[in-house]
Amino acid sequence: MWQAGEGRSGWVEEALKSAGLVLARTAKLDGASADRIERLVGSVEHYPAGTFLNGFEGSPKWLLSGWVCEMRILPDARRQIFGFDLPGDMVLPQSRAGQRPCSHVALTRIDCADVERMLRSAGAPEDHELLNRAVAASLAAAQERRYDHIVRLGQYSSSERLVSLLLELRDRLEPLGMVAADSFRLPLTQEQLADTLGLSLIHVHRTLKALRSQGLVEMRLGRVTLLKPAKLDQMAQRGLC
Amino acid sequence: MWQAGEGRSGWVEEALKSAGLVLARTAKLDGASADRIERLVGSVEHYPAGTFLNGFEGSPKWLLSGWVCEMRILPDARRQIFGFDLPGDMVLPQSRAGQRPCSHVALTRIDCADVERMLRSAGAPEDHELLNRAVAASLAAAQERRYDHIVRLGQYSSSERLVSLLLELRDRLEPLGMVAADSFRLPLTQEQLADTLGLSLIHVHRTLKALRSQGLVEMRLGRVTLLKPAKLDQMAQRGLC
DNA sequence: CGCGATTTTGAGCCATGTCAATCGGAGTGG
DNA sequence: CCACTCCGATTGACATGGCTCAAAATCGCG
Repeated sequence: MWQAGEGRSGWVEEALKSAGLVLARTAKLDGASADRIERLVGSVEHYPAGTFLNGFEGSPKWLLSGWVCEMRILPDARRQIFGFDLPGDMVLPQSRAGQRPCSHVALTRIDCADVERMLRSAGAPEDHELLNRAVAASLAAAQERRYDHIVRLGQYSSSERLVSLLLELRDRLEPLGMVAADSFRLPLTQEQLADTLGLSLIHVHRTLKALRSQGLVEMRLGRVTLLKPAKLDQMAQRGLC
Repeated sequence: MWQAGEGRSGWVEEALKSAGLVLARTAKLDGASADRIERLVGSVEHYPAGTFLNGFEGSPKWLLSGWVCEMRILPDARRQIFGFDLPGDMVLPQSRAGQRPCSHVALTRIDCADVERMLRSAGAPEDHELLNRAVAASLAAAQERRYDHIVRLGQYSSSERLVSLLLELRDRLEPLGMVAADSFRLPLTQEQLADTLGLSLIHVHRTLKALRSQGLVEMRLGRVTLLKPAKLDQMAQRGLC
């Protein structure tokens, strides 16, 4: 089901670095602390796109590269995506006993580190505390985003929904160095966007087309470019309280 | 701004008892543990309907009676209600520094106990642990409900939204002894329901009217009665994952 | 080159939103 | 006790955003 890689090739270093950057930002760690956490990563686990990350019960994974989504499938096959985990985020497959929580699914090939293993290999108690703080901060940030998502679904029009999601993703990918000139890879199909935004596939497409024809965004080959970020910002009603 | 009552009149005992019941259920405490927490309640704070509960920063309140909602107001006056806190729930006014979180507002007159004060007056370390566990469990349950709410807003039709909300509230009020024969007080205006469900006031009214005309619910004078709970259950797609 | 997945288009319908007005009850002041 | 006001519930007419169905075009890949 998965393989653990031992050596650290170039891309692992790369992934670690970007993951450390997010950690530094969300958990408000200084660079040295983030470095210390990076060093705790022992072996890296790899999973193919489509992997269900449940059943891990308990131990969070530190996502080093790739995208994961949280979603729920309804009995009648409707599907709701709650949000996305990006490199540097902690993924907590919280399948709480018998409840109806959400599944975590890898949207791309992913690389991650098991936090429990990192805790075990951590020597100094500061490392433990640092890691725990990082996990807590990452989950708190995800929680915060869930409020935004509720507002998106409850109050925003289709274009506001789409634009605000794109802006959220840009803002999260930026510190990872994965955004160049408001352009970034977006490994999501229009159907997945629809399931995220509570719209039909077809309407997502139409909305996208409208944005494109207004010269606001460009979107092709799994890559988006925000052409008029200021205008988009304003469209998305990014209201502080 | 608020008054602290000292003596425990009958209704305080009443409120304590129902709050203890919720605690026992959500935090999975046995009766004795819930009793111990009840005894920690020192003075009870009272706030009128409409009070904004922010600015309490940090210390949760244990809600003993009344309803509180979490909401966000957008710059253009749109409003989204994230959920409700009922007696027995912990209210955490998490106004995290400058972010755009949510405000907690009392929908009715409320009575609550300050958890920090309870911690201070707690003698035994078990009491501390018990209280912390209760707070964590209550917040976890609220979090769980937020997932449900995202599905409601993203996937459900207007009648599914309305019905699933009513069922959620019934299920939460039931252990408090506040539901008799699927009938309970609902201190919400149609406008507040609309802001919760991401619908317009008028459409909430229409949907309600339809449910009424089908003999599924009755709703007047701030009181709802679910006439055909089984049918409603089925309507609400209460799908386990 | 052919196949499945994804994107794109068009036509038509329905759910939901907007606007405008009325109605009823609760409180308030005279 | 009445007139007034405010708030919430109610109703109707109408507009439209977003959905469904159906089909074609395109892309990615073996």
